[in-house]
Amino acid sequence: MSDKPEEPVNFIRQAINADLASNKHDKIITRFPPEPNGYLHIGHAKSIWLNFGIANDYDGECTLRFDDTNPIKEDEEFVEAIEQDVRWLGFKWSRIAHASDYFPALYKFALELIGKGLAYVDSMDIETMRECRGTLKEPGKNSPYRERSVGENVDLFERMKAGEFSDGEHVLRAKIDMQSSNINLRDPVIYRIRHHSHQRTGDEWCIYPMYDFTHGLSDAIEGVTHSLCTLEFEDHRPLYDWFLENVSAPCHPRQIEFSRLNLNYFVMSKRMLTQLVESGYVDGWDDPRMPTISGLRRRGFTASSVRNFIASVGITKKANVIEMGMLENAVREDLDSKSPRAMGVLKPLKLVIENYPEGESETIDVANHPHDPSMGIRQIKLIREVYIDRDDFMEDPPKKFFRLGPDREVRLRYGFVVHCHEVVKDNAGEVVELRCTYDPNTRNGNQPEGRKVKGIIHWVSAEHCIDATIRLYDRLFREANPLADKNRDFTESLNPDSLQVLTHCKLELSLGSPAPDTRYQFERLGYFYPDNDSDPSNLVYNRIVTLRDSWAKLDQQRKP
RNA sequence: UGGGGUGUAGCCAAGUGGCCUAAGGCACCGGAUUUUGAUUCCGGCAUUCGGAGGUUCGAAUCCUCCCACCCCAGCCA
Repeated sequence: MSDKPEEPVNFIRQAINADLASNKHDKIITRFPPEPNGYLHIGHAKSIWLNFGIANDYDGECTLRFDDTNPIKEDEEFVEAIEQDVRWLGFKWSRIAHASDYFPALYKFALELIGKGLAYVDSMDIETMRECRGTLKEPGKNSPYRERSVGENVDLFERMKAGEFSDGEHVLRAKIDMQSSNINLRDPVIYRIRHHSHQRTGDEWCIYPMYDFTHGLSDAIEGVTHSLCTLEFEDHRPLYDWFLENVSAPCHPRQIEFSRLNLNYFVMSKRMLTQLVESGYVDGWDDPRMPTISGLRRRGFTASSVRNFIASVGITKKANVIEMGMLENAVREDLDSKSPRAMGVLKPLKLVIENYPEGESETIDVANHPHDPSMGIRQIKLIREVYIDRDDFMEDPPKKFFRLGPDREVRLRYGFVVHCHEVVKDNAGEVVELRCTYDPNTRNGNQPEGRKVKGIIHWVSAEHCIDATIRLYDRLFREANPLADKNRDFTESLNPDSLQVLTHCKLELSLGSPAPDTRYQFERLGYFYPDNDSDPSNLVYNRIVTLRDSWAKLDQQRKP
């Protein structure tokens, strides 16, 4: 995985380098620990890139570990999707593990804590416990059950495991400090009763360990050297360390936190993405408008563009919101060199070349890439009737519009210059056809005696083309920060025009049977990729991203 | 004075006391080349590092105070 020759030395790599230099470790082990309760999004890609990338560069190992400690929220569907996404991003795990693999070991650690008088069974109800926790500014109060004897705690805990109690009747808590200014240290719950079968362990357990207890100990069991997580776990670190210090853990991994990835015009919380999917605002987790890995993949993003994007954004502890333009730049940069070019007309407008003989045609050799001859050439046909894009014609063009209009001329890309002398309209006043003449002296790029034709437009032969459906995507949300207004649900700032479906688009023949795993540049329009729904009888292309478009920019500035 | 963090251009981000009158990328603004208004190429874009003091021959980097923003009160992860 070396898209970038030199990896940026972020602060985490600096810490690892120091740990290596001091001989604290001779092998680096990391892990990527998703909870299988949703699909992975581009924020996860940052963590994946970090953890797997480090393991890779340091000749270490990275485990894919499912943090499956809450059977109520988790599902096997997500496990498979996560594995697929990590693989697609181009990373290989050293092994797959599940926190649930460690349930027996974790249970023993809990018993060890109880034995040391460092954990107790609490029998308060949930509300009382909340009241006793105190607030951010006031200390908590000790539970009346806090001083139960070791024997009683062991007995109760074993009976919790044996299923003698119902959900919520008891919990196991670490005995730390109810006065701590760090709320995480106020006797956190480490086991709760949940009579719910687990996707992997079935009904073997009815008590499940909590995240804080499970995570660090799982890291230790796996010999993780550096446990990299996001900023919100920063004040869990004292607890992470406490468990490792108070139990006979095989090693003590170092937790280091970095900031999450945020993209403007998106939401990145699993809860909200789940809501978009479940409420039908989008077409599933892999909807091409979603910031999920599967959505980006379906839309046509390449794995390397996603990796390059993450690399370009960097790893720090600073809260950040990255502009969409960064991601778009990453795909364009990646696709420019690898995408074959082709012509496609999105909104067809018929153009008849009156002085071109009916029944005749010419075949033009066209390079598949302007700068890469190794991509070869193809042949396209030019005849009397062609389709051009409606956007390339204006009846009353503004200054600087280089394209076609009444009594104007333009070059048909790879072909000759045509002059529009008549605009045909239907009864409703809609332009339905353009009557033109062509100049034979302008073939092969010829520009006779100082005649400069600035406009060049794409086209497709009316007889040598295929119909296709094209889906254009725009930002999912109208506002850069859909969560800015706390009084409004984020779904209210959804962009109603985020998906535009165009049918009966006309594509040149070469696009009728797209090469596998190939993104095409439709000249002047953008990069396109066949959608999952596409088949030879019903072609569907997704627009991944437009090309940079300085005309569109000018046009925008002109309008408001 | 609950605790934990973060503050370098519109957005990311290097920088770890002297080569910093602060890299690089995105965005933006020029201009050149171009049968994609694409690509490519050249040039511009922080005398200043949240603010104020201080230490020092010398500070974005050290100290003090202040300010702003983010996270934490699940038997979620």
